[in-house]
Amino acid sequence: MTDNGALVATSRYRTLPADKPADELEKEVLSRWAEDRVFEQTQQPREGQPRYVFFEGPPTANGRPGIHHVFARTIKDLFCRHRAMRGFFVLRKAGWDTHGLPVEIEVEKALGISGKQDIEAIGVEKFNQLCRESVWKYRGDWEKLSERIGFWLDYSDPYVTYSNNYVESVWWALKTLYDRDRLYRGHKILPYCARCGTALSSHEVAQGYKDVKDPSVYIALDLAGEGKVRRRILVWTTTPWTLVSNVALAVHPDLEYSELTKRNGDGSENIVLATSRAGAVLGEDYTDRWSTVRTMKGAELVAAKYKRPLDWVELKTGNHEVIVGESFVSADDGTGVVHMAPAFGADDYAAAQRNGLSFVQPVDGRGEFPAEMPLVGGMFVKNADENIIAELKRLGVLWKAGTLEHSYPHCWRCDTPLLYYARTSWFVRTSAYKDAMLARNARVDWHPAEIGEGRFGEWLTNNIDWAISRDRYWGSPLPLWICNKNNTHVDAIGSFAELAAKSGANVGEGFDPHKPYIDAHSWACSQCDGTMNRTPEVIDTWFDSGSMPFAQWHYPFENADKLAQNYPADFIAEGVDQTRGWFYSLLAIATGLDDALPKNTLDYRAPTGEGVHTAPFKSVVVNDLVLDAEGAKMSKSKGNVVDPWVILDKYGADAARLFLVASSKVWVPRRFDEEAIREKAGRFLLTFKNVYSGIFALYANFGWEPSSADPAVADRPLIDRWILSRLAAVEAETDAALQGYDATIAATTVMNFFVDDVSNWYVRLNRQRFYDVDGEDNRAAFATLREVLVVTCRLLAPIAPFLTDWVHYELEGNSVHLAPYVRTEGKERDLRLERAMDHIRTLSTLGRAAREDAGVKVRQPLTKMVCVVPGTPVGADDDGRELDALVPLLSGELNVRDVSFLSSADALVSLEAKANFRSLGKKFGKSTPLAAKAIEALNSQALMGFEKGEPLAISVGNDSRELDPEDLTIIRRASGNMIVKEASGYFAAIDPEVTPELRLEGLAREVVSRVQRMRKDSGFAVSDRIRLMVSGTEELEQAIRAHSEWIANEVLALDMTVGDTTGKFHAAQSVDIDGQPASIALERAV
RNA sequence: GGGCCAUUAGCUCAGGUGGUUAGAGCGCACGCCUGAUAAGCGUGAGGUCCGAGGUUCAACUCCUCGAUGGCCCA
Repeated sequence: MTDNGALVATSRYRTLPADKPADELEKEVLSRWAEDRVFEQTQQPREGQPRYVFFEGPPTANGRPGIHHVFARTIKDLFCRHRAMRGFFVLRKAGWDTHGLPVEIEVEKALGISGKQDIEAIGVEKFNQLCRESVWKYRGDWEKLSERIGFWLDYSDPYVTYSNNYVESVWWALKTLYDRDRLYRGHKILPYCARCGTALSSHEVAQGYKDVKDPSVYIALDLAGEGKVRRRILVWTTTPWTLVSNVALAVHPDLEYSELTKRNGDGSENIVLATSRAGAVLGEDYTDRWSTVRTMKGAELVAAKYKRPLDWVELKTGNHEVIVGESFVSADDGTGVVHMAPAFGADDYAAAQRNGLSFVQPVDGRGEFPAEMPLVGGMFVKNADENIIAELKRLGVLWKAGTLEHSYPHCWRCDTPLLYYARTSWFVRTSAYKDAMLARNARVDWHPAEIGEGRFGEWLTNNIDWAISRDRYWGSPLPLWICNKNNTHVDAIGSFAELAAKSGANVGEGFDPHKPYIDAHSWACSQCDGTMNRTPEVIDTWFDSGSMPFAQWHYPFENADKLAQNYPADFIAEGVDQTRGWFYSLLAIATGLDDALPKNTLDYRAPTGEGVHTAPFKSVVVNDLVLDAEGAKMSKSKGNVVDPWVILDKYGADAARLFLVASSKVWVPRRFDEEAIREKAGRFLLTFKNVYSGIFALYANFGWEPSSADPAVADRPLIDRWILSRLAAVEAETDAALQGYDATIAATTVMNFFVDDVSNWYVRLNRQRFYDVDGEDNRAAFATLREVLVVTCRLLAPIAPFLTDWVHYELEGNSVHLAPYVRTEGKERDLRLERAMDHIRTLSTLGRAAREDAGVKVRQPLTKMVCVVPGTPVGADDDGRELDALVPLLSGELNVRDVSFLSSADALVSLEAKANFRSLGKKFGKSTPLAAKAIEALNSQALMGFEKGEPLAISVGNDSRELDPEDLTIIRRASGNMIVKEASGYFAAIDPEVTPELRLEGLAREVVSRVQRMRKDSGFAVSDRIRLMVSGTEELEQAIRAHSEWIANEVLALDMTVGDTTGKFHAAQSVDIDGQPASIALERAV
């Protein structure tokens, strides 16, 4: 404090009480953002500002957002914030995914109904109206959560996939594909959800694999033939219900099959199966019980007739009960004989086509057998397995039955097991342009890269056509009208105007392109006298979301300029579950549309050498799952789902965001528990607050503000220049990390810098420079720390946007989010200074360890410390000057009076050698123990020479041999009185001797420390003057007298009495000063 | 059955393109500091870097095979 009295604190900088809840602080920031319209300011492009294009993957608003959404949204937000601070214009248009099965199922649940019949009963008009409303059920939750976590998104003008404009753009895309022969009608076996009554696309199926137990049934079917021998062929299936529809068996023509007979039988009953499967089916020791009658190629079995297991269905046309040869038959499982039910398997269907087999489909759209069917009539097929197995047993065709656990696809929304089922469906011919998709994908910058190359690339390589039609109600209607006389007459409609022209419909006010209204439009066929009616299907909702790049702008009907400006995306980010979802649909649609979108042909080249990017997104960051604390997937059934609001209320969004981003790479699964948030994020934020509030703000309020009186950087102490140099380094590293989409490196770089360099080194060593505000040195410290804080706020702002903004506002008077991410000035590094400081810090660590060894506490001053820095002989060292200048820090830190350097540690240590018996054994054989003794007797000087490469020999008996380095291990021991510590070539040696003089000084320091604590305990202000009275042992009083001036100055004592304290003060305390009893009293001086 | 990821201290995780003695946080033990104080700091113990082979002067790192867990797909 100044000598002329106490300073008066102002409130130029607001302090942060340690107990101020994060929630409160963040809400304060939120309301300032709202008042100052900070986000809106970033949404206004400035003249000539480059764009950074971000696509928001639309969430479905009819489910509550969870903690994993906080994760994904943090990633989206932080890169957008960084690029905005970097000077780009980042438009952040919100979007909502509003169509599709999820919505319909919500409504079904709300109405207490299930299935298409129920919906038809209620009426599609009403049902779709309810869907339209249901979509917004949790919209408020989403917007509130996004706001609370600081995910900036413009919700004022979102794209909504059910809106007329959006649907019209989707129509345009579909018609464009149709015109290019990339949309076609096919009859295929598709995964089908009987509950939802619709087929699913491959990427929907991909969402729903579950491990289940299914029957594993082997049956033995009679082969037709003359002869007396009954020959039966073994067939395996995990879907007994399809046996009702069995029309054929398939074998592999090249596979070897065996006909076996029972060893203890009479040879009248034989079985046939693939030779390589016999062990698995009959038991590995089957040859004990079965002998081979003959073997044959599958081809020899082809065309043989057999008797099907169940004859409930009449087989009218086509071949049936015949064995066919098919190359898809494998010998990996089953019996090498596959049962064919053409309506219920893709392979079966293809085989039926090739072989002219019968086609029966005795299962309705609800997945139930017809009511009149025996035993299983009206049952859901999967529930009929048991009855069927029982019947097979009764009929004597069951060979053996068990269960098999395997993963089987289920409906990703309603969990019903899917059936493979023959359907007519509309497809996007993606397999026709697979290579183009692969080429575009190769240009995407994936984070992590292996998802793009591996998971996504594999998926593309095995691409099959995208089944996009859905036999449902709430979705974008398929804009295809088909002639009722000839279904090859098709009109594809690409706009509402086109529809009006065809049908005369009013497409203006009140027009709704959804079912059921759209189905009412019809017109005369232009090719015959039929009538064109709309095909009843709606489309896969993934087609909606994949259309967002252009549909969000109602392209091509308007906003061609906006699309050109906002396509393709520079950056998107979603969870790994979107690999086959949105990531795929974006790519599949953009590739299919090709030159119908701007800048989108495969050979498009950006004009200014930006590189070639013809995928709909240039960079994508994929985050993995958020797991619970035990590493288990969060699921409602387990009850381990984390409610984001609980976390936000307790720890705040900054802590949650920091934790999610900093704890490990975002693309590895993340364990989430509160303890980890406290450890990883809470601690750092506390340190940050402490430095700002407890050091900077608290003392700056005594009268420091930035001004021209602050010394220029070049005139500041070395340690200031050091921390500013480190700051510049961190600024560059962090910026580069975010440029490269590595948020984890960015976060940890700043956090480590702030904790290690700023808080634990710079601030700790310079604390006293902040206790006054007027001097050059004080001003330099404040100006330096202020710069460090401002820049740290900016570097961390994308990741932890709240606290950084709060502090930045105090320091700079404006929002950190409108500040530049990197400075244009102050970026100079001083590498020699940084290196020198590294030396000092290493030596400081060693010195502390040495003191620890010596058992002398830091408060006790010592005389001498000797140091060695590796590879840098004193004087020849580049960093020598810096190092010398930093020595006072070291002596202060370690409380030693004199620090000196040596060019080598030779003077500090003596070397000893330990024998390596393994190596010596080879040379000395049985005299090894003697050799070892000789080695251990080697003196230090000889060993030093040996280390430098001089030859060294030992004599054992008459034999003298030169030693190799592997023969011995050299150990260093401190020599003399010094306590020596070494690490990586650094040495710190401390003289532990405490002279009487040093002892007195140490005691004086103890007294100061004690008095300071009493001042504080008594509630005195920092600047209060006191009267002090101390008594104690003779030595103690001697120490106090010897250092009375210094003590008085340190504790602001106006006068000090040493000796008897009894009776003079009431508040005398008995204390222990380094083992000596003492009595101290103090009072405030008026 | 295939693809990808992970496996490093008691726990959670770092460890570009191989290179001295493998790090951090938490926890633990001991200690320090005491006007950032219901904070802070240091020192220490703790590791067959999942296993087995291989390449190399040198492997946590590269290759092969395997184990366990996760995700994705058949």
